[in-house]
Amino acid sequence: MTSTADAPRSPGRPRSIRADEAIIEATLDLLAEGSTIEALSIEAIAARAGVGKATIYRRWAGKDALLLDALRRLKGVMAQPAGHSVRDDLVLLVGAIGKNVDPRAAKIMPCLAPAVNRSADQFQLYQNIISPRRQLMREVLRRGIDEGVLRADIDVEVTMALLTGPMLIQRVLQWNPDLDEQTLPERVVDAVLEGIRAR
Amino acid sequence: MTSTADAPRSPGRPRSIRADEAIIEATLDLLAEGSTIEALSIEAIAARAGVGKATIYRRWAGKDALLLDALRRLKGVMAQPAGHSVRDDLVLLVGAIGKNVDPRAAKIMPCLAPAVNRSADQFQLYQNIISPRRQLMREVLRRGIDEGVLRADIDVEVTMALLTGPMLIQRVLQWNPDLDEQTLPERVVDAVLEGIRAR
DNA sequence: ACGTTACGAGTCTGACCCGTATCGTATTGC
DNA sequence: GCAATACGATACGGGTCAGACTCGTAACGT
Repeated sequence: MTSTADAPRSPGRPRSIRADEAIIEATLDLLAEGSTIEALSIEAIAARAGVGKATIYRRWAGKDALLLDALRRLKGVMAQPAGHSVRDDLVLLVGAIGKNVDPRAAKIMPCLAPAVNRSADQFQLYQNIISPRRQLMREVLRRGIDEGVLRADIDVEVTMALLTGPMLIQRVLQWNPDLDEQTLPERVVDAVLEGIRAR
Repeated sequence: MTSTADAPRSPGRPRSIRADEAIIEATLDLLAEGSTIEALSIEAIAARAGVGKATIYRRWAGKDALLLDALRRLKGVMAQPAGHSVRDDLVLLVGAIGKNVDPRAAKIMPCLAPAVNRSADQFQLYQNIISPRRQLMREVLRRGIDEGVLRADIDVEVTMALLTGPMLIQRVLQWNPDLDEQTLPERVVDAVLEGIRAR
């Protein structure tokens, strides 16, 4: 359990940290440029990273392991709601869906859709990325209920899907080309807040 | 413009309709079984269809053309709202999202997500499939407005995204594993109808 | 009967890729 | 200096696939 202390200090030349970084970056770059997950080849990654193939195989067992690591780095930083207005916080969170500090994330996400349904590992990875974001939105909704801004009887989980879904299908699937992505977060939040039934 | 009348009646053995059908079916089957679009090979399709490779190349220029044709057949029949209750019609339409007469459609759809963003053709194909469904939902919403069940000032396009998004991310991305897909349509429609703001 | 075209099956060339191994070189601890 | 391990580069055998081609056969019009 004391994994840090022992430091077996292996002899010989140590692994190059630059190579580590270059390999991960090359992987993400190629994905962002439009390569699909399985069209991605170790050889292409090695060439792009300026690295020998052996250097990759020395670190990862195969493409899957490398991808898992590479996507893990992509998580980035989550948006932080200000905590003043529930509406504004929701607009912020909805606007942050599919966005990331790393601009490559938006391009890569659609590629993950098929993988999520095929590999349990990748499904888990996907859930690991989004579940803290869901939690963040959940807390804002709970706060809204506590403050009396939102009704107490709403289904929080369904509400999150309501807020997230439209943004996600627009960003990932370009579901409706006529829908303006820029103003969508605001319009979605307000529509969910008010409902559509006549009263 | 009279494309049906001329009938040049080419000599020789006519193209086998059974082969046409078998090739399309094999393509859809392989996709539904989990093959991704680019992992799909002409050779595999030919083998599965019990057809020579040449028979495929005689009909389509390549994999892309074949795929376009195959996915076109997948459209299937749209759900038909009963027209009595706006709420029930919406529940029906939302429940039909990602469903199809062809059960393979649900498995195939996630694979299209990456393709939609890469090929203009596939994007167009995707839009051709979903835009009539959007139109159907739009008409139900307009009817609701006319009947006074829905407010007249709602944004119809955003409302459609609100209804469609949650169902689509759940079916395609398994966005939230804790969300029950069975009851989701009802819960989504009711949440959108009522809104979540306290009043 | 005969020319024409399609058929399933198979072959062939040229890509591309995986994963391993082997170069000569570089960087570490001892 | 020396063993150990890393590095980039490259070569290798084994595999899959695209497309074009070749068979012998089958189905059509005349």
